[in-house]
Amino acid sequence: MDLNLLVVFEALLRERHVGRAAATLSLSQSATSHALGRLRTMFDDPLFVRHPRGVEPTTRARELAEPIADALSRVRRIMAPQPTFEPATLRRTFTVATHDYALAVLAPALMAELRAQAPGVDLRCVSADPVTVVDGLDRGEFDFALGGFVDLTVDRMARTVLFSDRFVGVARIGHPDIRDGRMQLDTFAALPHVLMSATNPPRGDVDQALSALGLKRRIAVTVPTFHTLPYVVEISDVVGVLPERLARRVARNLEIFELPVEVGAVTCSMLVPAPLVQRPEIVWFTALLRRAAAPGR
DNA sequence: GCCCCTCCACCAAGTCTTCT
DNA sequence: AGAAGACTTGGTGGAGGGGC
Repeated sequence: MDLNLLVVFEALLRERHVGRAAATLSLSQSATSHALGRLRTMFDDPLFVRHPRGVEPTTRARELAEPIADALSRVRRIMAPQPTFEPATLRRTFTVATHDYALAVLAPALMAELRAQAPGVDLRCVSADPVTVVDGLDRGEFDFALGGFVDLTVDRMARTVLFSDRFVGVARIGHPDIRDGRMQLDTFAALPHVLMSATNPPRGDVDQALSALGLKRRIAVTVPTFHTLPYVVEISDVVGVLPERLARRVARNLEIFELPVEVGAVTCSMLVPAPLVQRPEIVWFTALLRRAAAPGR
């Protein structure tokens, strides 16, 4: 099938005159007449019959008019150059599956960048359940997800590591067991702890590190988010463990101390469905998040 | 006389086939 | 595999014929 013939059909239908249709197509009258002949063969119908002032479409041509116009419109949309991406004029809402830690670290710098670069962009943050986050991304419920996703290896998702953070201990100001920003290992293990764990049963990297040293701590309180942890710590002698960037942001009424055990770093990644990763708005937002995640922001 | 169709000869570009 | 020639397709302008 020669799609150019549909363009000839469209011109003939519009002009009702082979010569004028030829002129609008920058073809000769002869070439347009040949094209009409091929159209007649293709559709097995005269399509346009002679008339004192040109040609008139047949019933079949009238029936074909709308579907052909629709087909050409679709092709033209496909071939049209993509509009350039302009954050300043972009008006849309990004839905982000995330948790309070990533937001606490990224939100201040991110919001400042958004207000400056893209005032028409809104953020809708929803809770990131590690179990269902990939399904949500697949279904288009979220534009992307922010979080650790340590155990997640899904080929159809593109992962960008935004930042990593070490863990520090937090305790109430004036806690008797902190000296020069440090705490003895046996004291740390003996004190009651508050643990942030979104999983059930709760688990923490600190427990694994203590276990490797033959020690065990008592979890006195478990909280579901990092942000609730300081409220428990500041009114008692229990101690807690937080990522350092979060601790310095939210634990203003707390004392921060070096952990007496080696605990691995926590990383925050951005998860996007792989087919969407080259989209201009995703490329732009990824760069925005990387700047927001830069140390010192 | 105007308009369209058909035929002719020719050209350019792309495709297919054959040969080395 | 690549070169070369044959073939196909779709374009051109010009001429001639038929319908209105």
